[in-house]
Amino acid sequence: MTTPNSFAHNAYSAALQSAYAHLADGEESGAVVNVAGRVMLLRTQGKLAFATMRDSTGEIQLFALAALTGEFEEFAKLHLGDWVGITGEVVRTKRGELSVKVASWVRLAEALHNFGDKWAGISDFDLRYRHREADLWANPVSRRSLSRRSEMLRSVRERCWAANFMEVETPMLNAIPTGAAARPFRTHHNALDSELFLRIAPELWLKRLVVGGFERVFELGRVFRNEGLSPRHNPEFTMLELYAAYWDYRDMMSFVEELVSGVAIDVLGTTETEYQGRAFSFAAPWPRRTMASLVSEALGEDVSVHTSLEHLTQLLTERDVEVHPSWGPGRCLAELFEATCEQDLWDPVFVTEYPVEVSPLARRHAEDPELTERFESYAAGRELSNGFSELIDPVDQRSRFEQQARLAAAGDDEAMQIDEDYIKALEWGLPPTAGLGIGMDRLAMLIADEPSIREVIAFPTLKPLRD
RNA sequence: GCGCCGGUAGCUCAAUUGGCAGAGCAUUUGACUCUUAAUCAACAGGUUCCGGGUUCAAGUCCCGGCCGGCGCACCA
Repeated sequence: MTTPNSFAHNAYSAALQSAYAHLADGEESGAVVNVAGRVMLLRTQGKLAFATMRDSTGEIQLFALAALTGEFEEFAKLHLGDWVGITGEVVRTKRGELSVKVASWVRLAEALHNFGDKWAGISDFDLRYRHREADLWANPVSRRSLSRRSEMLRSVRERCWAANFMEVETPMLNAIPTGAAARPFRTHHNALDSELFLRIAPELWLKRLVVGGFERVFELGRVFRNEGLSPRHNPEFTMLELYAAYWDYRDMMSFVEELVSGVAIDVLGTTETEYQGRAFSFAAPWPRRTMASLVSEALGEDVSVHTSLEHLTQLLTERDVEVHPSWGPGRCLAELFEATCEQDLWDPVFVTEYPVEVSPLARRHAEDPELTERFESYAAGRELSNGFSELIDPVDQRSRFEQQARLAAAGDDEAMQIDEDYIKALEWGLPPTAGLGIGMDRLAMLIADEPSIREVIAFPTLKPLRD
């Protein structure tokens, strides 16, 4: 089958629907347009045929008549899913449907597979994820969710640019995977004959750019973590990381709540929405609660990073959390938080004052050296963002890395490695700086009201098919 | 990685206690000059995910494998 290499397209369905909304039933506009799209439905009726055609903006009816339409017999045999280019007059049928009355037409592509039941669509997860192209045609919710993700990314960029942040790119292939606690993917560079890792975070590179004098930078990009899959985890996911010189973590919290609530307004038009059937509000400001106060509230007794290790261990054991011998009070407090509080945080909230033990890159708190100026925001029971006043002291940074190295030696395969280049960068002087990471996929889940991360990733990671 | 659940026509789904594998849509053919998931008629469409086993008889029961969903673990 031969099809043309191009089509002189000049009109979109949504624009026609609004431009000719005034057209009365049975009225003809006199305007001839070239539209193109996919045949979604076809209703033939003897010497008439009606098709519903969809393009990227919406749908419009095609109205073909044996007396007018060229190659009418062939038009009436189009397959659902075929791409067509149409030339014809914009009219409204007697029954009130805005239509393009087909004078001439051409098939632009043939669909050799169908797009599922025309009423039920495609629901099989395997088929939807492995062939998203079919899912997108069959299921309007899939189109809406991925569109919202795109609008979210646009809004995030525009708001970062508006706040004078500069978009930068840093290496994805790293000799040392660092900037977060996670297992990496390994690869190998042939010419250099060296082992490389896909990045688990761009954090250290971005701070080196701040050392270099770029006072506000952000990177919106993919990171890779060799961890399990779940409705909330994909091995590759998109993160916004952002650094601002002269800010501390409080300034960054203000920025985060403004950014996220602003994105909700840009995409949804409101901060008041629903997530999975339950009311959810993006509205700023978000409450700021210290980790110790939340855990104390949940336990009904005052605990903190200064509570004895023995007592914290006992509290964890009572909750069936296995305590690793390398854990100190800080790690225990963080584990208690996860066990007792995390899943109950619904509307966005900042959890602050993380123990230094679980925050190897964060600056010590001005009032308590066992704590850091760090926050994480939680929404719908899961972590949404992570940020802190950055540790700028190269001596302290080295000792933190050494602590991580001890954890690694004790069997923690997600502990960070010592990055000498990064320490040297700090020795050139990092000004007081606050940093932020936000998981874009999880934000997209909230904005699109989707229960699974796979629904907001066009092509989620799946197990390859084998015999 | 572990547990629970699922996989039947291209798609969406039925199939009673283990007893002839079905429907709608799509496809094919025919009818129809204002349809809206058009309607009507007819034809065709199957390795019941794969491989073993039990049985007179397996979509159904048992064992192993593949893929998916959810939960746990890991993590964001």
